[in-house]
Amino acid sequence: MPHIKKTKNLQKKMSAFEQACRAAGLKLTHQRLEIYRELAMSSDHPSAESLYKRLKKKLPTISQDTIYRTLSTLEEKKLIKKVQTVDSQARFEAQMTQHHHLICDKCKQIINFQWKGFDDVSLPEEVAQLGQIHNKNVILLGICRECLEKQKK
Amino acid sequence: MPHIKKTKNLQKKMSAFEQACRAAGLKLTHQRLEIYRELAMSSDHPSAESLYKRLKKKLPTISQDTIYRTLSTLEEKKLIKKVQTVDSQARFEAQMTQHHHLICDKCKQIINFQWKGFDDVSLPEEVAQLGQIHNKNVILLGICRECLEKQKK
DNA sequence: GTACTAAGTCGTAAAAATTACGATTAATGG
DNA sequence: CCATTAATCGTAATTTTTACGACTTAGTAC
Repeated sequence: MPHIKKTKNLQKKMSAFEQACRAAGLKLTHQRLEIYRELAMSSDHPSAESLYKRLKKKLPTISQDTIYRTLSTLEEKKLIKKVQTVDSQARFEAQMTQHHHLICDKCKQIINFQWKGFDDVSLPEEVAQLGQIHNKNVILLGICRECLEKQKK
Repeated sequence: MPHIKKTKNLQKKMSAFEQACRAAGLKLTHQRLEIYRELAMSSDHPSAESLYKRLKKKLPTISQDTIYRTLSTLEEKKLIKKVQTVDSQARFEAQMTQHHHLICDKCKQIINFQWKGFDDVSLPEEVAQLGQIHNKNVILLGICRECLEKQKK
C-alpha cells in the first residue's frame, strides 16, 4: 500500500519539522506548518508563486508576504532549500538529504537523483584550496525523458 | 608582460565574437560589442544591473532594455552563459570553456575552476537514463579564501 | 556613395517577482 | 488565563525583468 506509506512518511516529516522548529525557536503556526506540508508533498520544486496558489485553496486568506517570509526563514534555518536555477523565479524543496538535480531545458522541470560515487569522491587539492566547501553538487542540463518522448511523436 | 597578453586575449575574444555574431546572423552593433567586451573583461559574473552601470560610463544613453535583450539573445545563441544562482538577480559570464563554480555564501562571489577528473568521468547508467544530458556541472557552496582571511582578523 | 530594409536601440512604461510596513492575531511560557 | 513577542494579514513599495512604438543604424545591393 504505497499511499499509506507516503502518508506515514509525511507524518514523520511533519513531526520532525515540528521538532526542528522548536529547536530553532520558531513558533508552530498553522500557516508555517501548511507551507511546509505543501512543499514536502511536492516533488516539482515549486516556486513561491505556485505554493501561494496551491495554499490558497486550504488557507484562502494567506498572504504572499507570509509565503515569501516563511520560505526564507525556513531556508535560513536550513529546514528547506532554495534550488539553483537560471530562471527568474526562485524554487524550493523540502528534501534535505544529499542529492543532485537535472534541469530540463524544455519543460524546466527539476528532477532529483542520487550519485553516491560522486558524493564519495573528494575534491582535487587545488580545488579544495579555493575555500571552505560546505556542499558539493552536480547540476545536469538537458532534456528529460518525458520531453524526449513527446518529441518522437 | 601580463597586461599586454590580456589585451591580446581580449582582442582575440572580440574577433571570435564578431565571427560568431555573423555566423548567427546578428548585426555588429556598437552596443552589442561593448556589452560583450565588458562581460568578457569581467571575472565576477556580473548581473544585468551591474553591466548597465558599468556600461553607462562609456555609453551614457544605453538603455536597460538593450542590456537585457542583448544578454538574452547572446545566451540563446550560446555566445554567453547565464549562471545558476539562488539569488534573485541573474548573473552572466562570457567564459564558454568547460568549468565549474564555487559560490561564496558570504560575499556571493562566483569563482571558476577546472576539474578535469570530473569532466572525464561518465554518468552512472541510472542517471544517464533520466534524459539526454547536454551539460554536467559541479557547484560548490562554501566560503571563499578571501572571506576566510577576513574572518581570522 | 546612396538607398533600402530589417534588425537593433532608446525612452518609457508595464509586468513579474520580491520585500516592507503598520495594525492585528495567535503561539508560547509562566 | 495572561502577558509577551513572534508571526500574519492586507496593502503597498521596491526590485528585477520584459514589452512597446518611434526612431536609428548595420548590412547589402545597386
